[in-house]
Amino acid sequence: MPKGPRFQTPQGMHDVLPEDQPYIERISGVVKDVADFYGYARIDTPMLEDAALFEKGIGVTTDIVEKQMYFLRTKGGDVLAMRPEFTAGIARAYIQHGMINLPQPVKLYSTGPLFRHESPQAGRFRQFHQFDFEIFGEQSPANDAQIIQMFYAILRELKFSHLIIEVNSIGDSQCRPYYKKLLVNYLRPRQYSLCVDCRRRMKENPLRILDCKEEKCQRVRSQAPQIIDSLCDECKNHFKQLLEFLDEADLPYHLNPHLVRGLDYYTKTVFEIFVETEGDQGEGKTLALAGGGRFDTLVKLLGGKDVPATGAAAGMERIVSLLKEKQLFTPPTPQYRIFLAQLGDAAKKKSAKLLEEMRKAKLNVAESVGRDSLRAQLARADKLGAEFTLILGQREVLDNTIVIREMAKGTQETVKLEKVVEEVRKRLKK
RNA sequence: GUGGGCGUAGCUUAGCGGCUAAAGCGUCGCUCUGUGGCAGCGAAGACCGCGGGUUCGAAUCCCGUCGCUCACCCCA
Repeated sequence: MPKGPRFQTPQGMHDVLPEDQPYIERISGVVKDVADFYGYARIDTPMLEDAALFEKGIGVTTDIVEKQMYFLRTKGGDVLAMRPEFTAGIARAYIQHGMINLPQPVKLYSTGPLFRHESPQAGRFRQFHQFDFEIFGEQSPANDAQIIQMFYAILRELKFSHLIIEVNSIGDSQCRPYYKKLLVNYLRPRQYSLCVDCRRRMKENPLRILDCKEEKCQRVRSQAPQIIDSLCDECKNHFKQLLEFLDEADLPYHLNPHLVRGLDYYTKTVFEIFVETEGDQGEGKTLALAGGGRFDTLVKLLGGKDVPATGAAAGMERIVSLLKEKQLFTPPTPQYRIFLAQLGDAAKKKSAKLLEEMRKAKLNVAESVGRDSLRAQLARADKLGAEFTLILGQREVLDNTIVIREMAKGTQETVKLEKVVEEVRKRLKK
């Protein structure tokens, strides 16, 4: 044994232990069902991409790229980055594989690990998992609405209630520059009432000031011009139609004129889905479970054709921890209704073949073949909640029989070994 | 990146300057050599997160560090 501290997971990274797997499987199952229904095909892109892909796609001044990406240099000198989100990689794949030649829209989904180097906190990790849906090739707000509807549906399917959808439009290259000017003009005389970060954002990304959590910034922004009032006709129309779709679908949304999101590539629609949680003192808090929006310029920016797109993602860990906290899902304990116990070398050897027979007959049988004493094996059978234990001992091997013990009653019966599958089936039906 | 709380068996915790670091749960075994649940007995399992300091003596006090956690920031 080497000296020094024992190895453990790096900061912000965690093992998904066996007892947590059912939660992940449950979420993945719902995601797949919804994806299949709405015609989304699965895509898996590499966890490493050219770092420039994210710098260009997400934006160099965003927090994600500025301080949260993991970089690594290959022996050839290329700079790669661990993906901090899905969209840029999927857009890259769309371009690389000529998906523009497929019937549009191209609907894709993905799930997997993402990496952001930031300080861990409740429901936030450095390696975390998301599921992500994207639609390429159509500009219709119906697509934005479908994405929102799907995420809402997935969360509802997972039994979440008190969900709130917040939507906003942040315009496009037509109207946003104009709004930015308006906003900066409003903010400039008030900049000394803003926090340090926001003063920096004035130059780089003034829209971000709108969702700053600092109280003083919130005071300033409350009187600020709102982007919806500055949208060009096209964006205004798009937004209006989106809201009509949401109304028709009975989705509970409300407008949040301050929602802008942390990535540069968004155009027009942005949204987040929140859930209400009870804090320790019973005060209501909301937690973002999913977020996304339209990104009509990203594909072109990454070197493809001018392809509009929209999409969103949600975080698995956060959902898992809420499923537990709100007890919305109870992992099924693995059901072994039958247990095979053996005694003696001959029986132990024979049980391997018998187990394989049971497997082929699709009977779920537990065993403890490493153990010798029948007592220990019955104890295990009991612990596993088996209804029947098959006992194969020296005597039975000689007679070509097997004992079926009904655990609850403690009664047992000897049957012919070749009939065991049939006999077990008969008893399980009752 | 900033600040608060916490690190003792697999888990939950006790011990808070002085015997061999303790208990419950869990694990394994025995009582019961081919019959489970209950009970009794026993065993294994702890570099007391790591490093340094103070002290005759440190799990206990001090400093540093790593990790967890909560809040801020940001977001999923």
